[in-house]
Amino acid sequence: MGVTGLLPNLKEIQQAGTLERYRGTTLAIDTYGWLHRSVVSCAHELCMDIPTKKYINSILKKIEMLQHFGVTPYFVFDGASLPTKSETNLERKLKRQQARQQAETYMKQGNSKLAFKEFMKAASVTHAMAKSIMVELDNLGIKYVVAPYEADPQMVYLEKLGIVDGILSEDSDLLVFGCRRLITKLKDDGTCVEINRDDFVKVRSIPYLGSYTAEQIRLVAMLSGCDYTKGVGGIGIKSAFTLVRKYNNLQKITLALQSEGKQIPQDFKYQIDCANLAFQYQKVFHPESQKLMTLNEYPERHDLDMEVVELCCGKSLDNETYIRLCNGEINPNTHELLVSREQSLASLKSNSMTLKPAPSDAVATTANRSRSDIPKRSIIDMLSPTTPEKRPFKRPNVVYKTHDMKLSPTIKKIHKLTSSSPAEGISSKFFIKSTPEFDSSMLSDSSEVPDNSSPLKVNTATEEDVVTDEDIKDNEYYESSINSKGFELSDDDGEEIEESPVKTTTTTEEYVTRFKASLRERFMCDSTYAASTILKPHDINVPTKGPPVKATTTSTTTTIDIRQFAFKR
DNA sequence: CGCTAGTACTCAA
DNA sequence: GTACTAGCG
Repeated sequence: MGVTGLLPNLKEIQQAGTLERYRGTTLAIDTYGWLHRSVVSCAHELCMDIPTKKYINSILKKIEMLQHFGVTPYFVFDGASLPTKSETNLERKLKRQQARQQAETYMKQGNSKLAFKEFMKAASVTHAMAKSIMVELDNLGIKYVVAPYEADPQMVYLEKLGIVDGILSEDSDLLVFGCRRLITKLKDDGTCVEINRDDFVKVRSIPYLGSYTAEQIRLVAMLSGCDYTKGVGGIGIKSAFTLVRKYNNLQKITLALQSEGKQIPQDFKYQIDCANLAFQYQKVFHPESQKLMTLNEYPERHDLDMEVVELCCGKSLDNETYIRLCNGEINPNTHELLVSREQSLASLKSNSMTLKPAPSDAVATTANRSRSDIPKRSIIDMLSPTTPEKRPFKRPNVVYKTHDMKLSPTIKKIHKLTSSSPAEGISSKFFIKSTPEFDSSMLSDSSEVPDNSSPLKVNTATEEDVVTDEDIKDNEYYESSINSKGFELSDDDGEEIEESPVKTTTTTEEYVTRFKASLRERFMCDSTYAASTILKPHDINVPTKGPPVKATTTSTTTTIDIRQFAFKR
């Protein structure tokens, strides 16, 4: 999605060119972006679990192009979905399911044209597909990393470390994350467009763009709508920039908007706080030291509530898990062994034959299966959509409570809880004036390491309307607490959730409590969804005992998940 | 003038 | 998921 309207407004500084310009350099590849586009060519196959190599070939083609220009690609894959984004994911999944049903309806009616259109909407990029690409990358000796969570901060982190010299992606959010050199609109002929952060000063269509701090740009993105916030209705990128320049702090902006009669979402302040955390401190992986890190370091003296941070920026599981995850060995969400889609389907095919009288070619697969720790189940059992899986792997460091599948009444309760204070909204409780020990880095740019080192800051005082020190002093602050325990974390894939009462403490941490309640509400939405359906093909891979897939996609000696049949129905 | 929302397209034998 | 554009305030 990205920040809508940002790229068109940066037209003046978009440098058209070709990949030739990047000869000898290494570029981070937003792999899911490429995959998403290639999905179109095989949407039907993907939806119907039919083997295909079209999406793999389109990636290989792009790799050839990069290598033709002497560019070294560094592929970055998306990892686990952030808990706070489960709401969006839920909506998308529902829409895909609907499209898929619609597609099959059209198929039955013989309307293949409309059916394919729906298949296009229904197809999604799965981790198993990503694994297919990783297998190819292994063969080609091309480096890649699976982000612990989102690819965007991971790519910016690689750029920050100097591991890559730029980022190839269509996502304008990268600029909000702090990307310095964004290469977009790559065509098959190698032409592309570069957006350089250092050129922000030259943008005239957005006055004084160069003098906005990273924090202010985040606020602009959050006001106009980005991946983490829906934004305020009627406020696009232009108005957002103007508002931030004029008022600088959210409280004033909110008041101004409200006086104009603009409707501001009830939980907007939570969205903003969460987005602010996710933009700055999302979990990333250091590929050289093989360690889990954060995009930017936490401020030296901070009182961030780490529970909240874990929800917004991703969890800190044990490093071993992340080593496996970020090297593509396990499914980022379920942590089950990751098998490439095509290998899964090849095995699935031979497995299905075991149901028939003459399973001559299924011996290897059966043998393989017998020494795996997959529970023996009949295919009928596996088709049953109502049995939630018990996953055997352990997840240290996080305490899980038993889950309750019937959550809808509770959701309503939480809904009431979070919307019970309409009047105070954003204006009162959102930002609390800085307490003596509060580290203002949450919302001031003091934590913006990349920006402080930026030459942009030097020559910003030439214009009349720049943000003055006074404005910054007048900035808002976000208060957080370390000790308030409102709830506990649910597990990774959001398929389980615990019940725990939201404690409305009478302490000064009321804000945090509400914040958590809000997050929890979103979390629960997703869990309810997950509990009521198992149509998540990419999340239900059963671990195999076989070695990690290093061969080409043609090798067929691994067990697979027969439950994918369930998805077909 | 800017914003929104609807539509079209993403690949490729 | 993005690009483009007609039509709205």
